[in-house]
Formats: sequence, structure tokens, C-alpha cells
Amino acid sequence: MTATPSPDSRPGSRPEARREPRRATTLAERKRQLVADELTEAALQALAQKGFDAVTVDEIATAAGVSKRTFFRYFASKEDVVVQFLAGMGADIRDALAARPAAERPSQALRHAVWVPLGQCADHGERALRVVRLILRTPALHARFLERQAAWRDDLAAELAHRLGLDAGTELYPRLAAAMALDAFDAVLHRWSADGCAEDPAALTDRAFAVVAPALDARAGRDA
Amino acid sequence: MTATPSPDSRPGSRPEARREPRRATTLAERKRQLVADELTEAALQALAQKGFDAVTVDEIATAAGVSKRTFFRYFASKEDVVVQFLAGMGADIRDALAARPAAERPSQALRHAVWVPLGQCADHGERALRVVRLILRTPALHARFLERQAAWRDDLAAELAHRLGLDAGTELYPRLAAAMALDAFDAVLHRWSADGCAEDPAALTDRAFAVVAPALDARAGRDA
DNA sequence: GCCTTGTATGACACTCAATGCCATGTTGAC
DNA sequence: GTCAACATGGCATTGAGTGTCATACAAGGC
Repeated sequence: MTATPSPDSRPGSRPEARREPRRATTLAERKRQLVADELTEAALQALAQKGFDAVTVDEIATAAGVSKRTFFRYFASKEDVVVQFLAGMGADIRDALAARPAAERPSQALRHAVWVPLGQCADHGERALRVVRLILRTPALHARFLERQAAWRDDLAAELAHRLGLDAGTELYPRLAAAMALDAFDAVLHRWSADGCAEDPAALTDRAFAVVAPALDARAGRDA
Repeated sequence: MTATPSPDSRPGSRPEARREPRRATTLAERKRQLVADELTEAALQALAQKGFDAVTVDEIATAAGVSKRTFFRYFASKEDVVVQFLAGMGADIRDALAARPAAERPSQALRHAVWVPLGQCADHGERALRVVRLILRTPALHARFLERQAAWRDDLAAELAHRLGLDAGTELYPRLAAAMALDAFDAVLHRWSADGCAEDPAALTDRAFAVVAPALDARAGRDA
């Protein structure tokens, strides 16, 4: 029981400064990362081309040169291999928010925070676009994506409450503000994937936050 | 192929004025409804008590007096039997919004629309509370719930765009406004299920909409 | 009455996701 | 060299979900 790596260790995500005080990555760790990358690559390739339901885990694993059993040692489910592609985003948004100046208005701080992963997507271009489209088009993936986003929201809400000195247990503002920021995120992602890169993601983000900003910055929402 | 009832016919949902110009329900239809109710009842009972993963579809079907195969003729998946309990809510919200006076501010119209299902939950009391808690506690159910809610949002956005004479294809406001209204819905549901009915749902709804209202009613969001 | 048609069901077989268990191979420390 | 830790593959098993077929039952038509 103790020996199992367990998919919770999330080998697909990058190191991130969590625990482990920056020890040099051992050989075994890099090997694990290599297999994870290989699996992700094979999965995205096959899934994007043939559709989520038309590809079996066995096929993905074989294409990556491992057994089906090994696949499940790296990813908790077939959905995971796709959704984990966006794994670190939640933490990225939260960390970005924490790094913004304390005096900044919530709408500005959240806009910058949410832009971090959106900018990454925009940079990765075609590759990210294919993944996003696959997720939005496949119900099972979309459901898992939304579930993960709900976790982001709770995370963001906690950070926001801390930032503003509010009690997330009684105030509704932190949760709703986090949710609104992610609504903007979703709207941009959706429009971006639909238009096929036609509209500038940064401009889209500005437009989306212009809509939600009045609620984010209204003082009325934070005392009551 | 043509003869299959297919789970898409959603026997669990109430009649609703969709197609079928109000024909008297035939015997077979009521029989179907009876089996669906029996399955739903057996499922909610067992799932709430033993947990989602600890109950097999076979057990649910047997408890309802039918075969596993029949279960899947009524519900598309094990998650469906729970989530469909909240099936008509999306249409309810949309219809309620359509019924509000055209001059009403968006925040007020949406608050009333969202209150419809929330009020139903509050009325059903213990029963609804058990279902909501089960959904929020079970990842697989939560994911499906969020997916369904995304469909509500698109529906609501379309109605809102129509109501305000906006083009949902170019404007971001309809989608974001619908999303914010459902954020408030979620926040209320979450708080209500956590507190164990301690706080009045109606008052909670007012508080939640007080937070998002500035964005819903800001004229800036609707021209750009 | 009988016959036909449509629909609901159950039984069976099958695919595939996901997990547990065990045997084996590889790596690295001592 | 030995030993422990870990990664892997193979195998078996559970359970979700689907296709197929045979049966049963209801509603007409004659």
C-alpha cells in the first residue's frame, strides 16, 4: 500500500515549489516524467484525431510503449490524461493573485491572475487549441474540467478572502468573485476556441472583465 | 433501432409543455413513469445511505424490482438517476426569466428566475437536502451536475440575449450574466447544504444577488 | 374469437474502464 | 554481492454500459 506511487502524485505536473526544497531532480523522477510526457503525447494525438470514445486506454498505452496497467499508475482515469494538461493552472492563478499588489482593485488583480494561464494557452497556439476544443466537445471531459475548475474557485476564493481580510465562512463575496473571474476565463476560452484564434485573447479578456468588474469592485458586496 | 425508447426521452422528467399537445397520458406512459419513480426512489435511498461507489446498478435495479438492463433503458448512466432529479430546473429558470416583465432590471429578473428551483428545494426540505449533499460530496455526481448547469447557462444566455436584443454571438454580456446568476445559485445551494437549513434560502439568495447585481445591471457591460 | 404490430422486459454475451495482486526487472545504497 | 525500493507487466476481477434476441403483453383490425 505504501509503495504505490498513486496517481495523486500527479507526475504530469511540473515541479512547482511546494514541498521538496528544490532538490535536484533524481534520475528516477526524470524517467517518470518522460513516461508521463510520452503518454500525454500519445493520448492527445489519438484522442484529438479519433474522438474520446473511439480510443481505448490500451491503444494509448501501447502507442506510448507501456502497458495499460502502467497507464493507470500515471493517470487516475482516461479523462485525467487530458485534463491534467491544464493541471497547474489553478495554482498558477492563485499564486498570481497572491503576487499582485495589495492595494490593487479586485477586478484588476483577478484579471492579471486569470491572464496567466490564458496567456500560456495563447502562446502554445495550435496545440492548446486542440486540447481545449477536445475538452469542450467531449461531455465526459467537459464535466471533469468543470469539476477541476470548481476546485480552482474554492482555492481562489480562499486567497481572495485572505487578501481582503474577509471571512469566507460568512461572506459570499470571495466565492462569488472567484466564480465571476473564472466565468470570464471560461467565456474567453470558449470564444477563443470557437473563433479559431480570430480574436485576440488579451482583448477578449479585457472585454470579459469589463462586464464583471462592476460587481468585483463594488464595495457593497464586501460589507453587509 | 427505431423502437428503442432511448434514455434521451427522459422518462423521469415531468410532462412539461413541449411537444404533445396535452394528450391524456396513456396507460403505458403512466406505467413508464411508475418504473422511473421506483428506480429513482430506490437509487436515492441506497446512494444517500451507502455512498455512490458502494452501490451497484444491479442493486438499485433489483431493489426497484427490475433488471439491470432495464435500468439503463430509463437512465443513461448511474449518475443520471441522481442528476435527473434536478432535470427540469434549467428549463424552469429560463421560462421564469421569459415570464418576467421586460422593463425589469436584469438582476431582479434573474433573481426571481433563479429562485424558482431554489424555492422548490427549500420546500422539499429534507429530501432535496439529501440529494444536494450527495451531489456535492460525490466527485462523479458533482462533475455531471456542473456539466448540466453549463447547459442551463447557455440556455439562459440565449433567453437573456433575446430579452435585451443583444447578439449572443458577439456580446459577452449574456453568457457572463447567465453565469453570474448561476454562480449565485451555486453559492446559495452550497451554503444551504452546509449549514443544514440554518440560514433562510430566500435571504441568502438576496445576499448573493446583491454581490453580482452591480455587474448585471451595469449598462457598460452591454454596449462596447 | 384470432392475428398483427408495437413496446417493455429479461437474459445473455460482450467491450472496456479501473483496481488488486503478484512476479519480475532495474536501480542505487551499503 | 546483497538488499531494499521502485517501476513494470501480466493476470484476474469487478462493474458500467451496450447490442442482440426471445418472450410477454397491450391495443387495435378483421
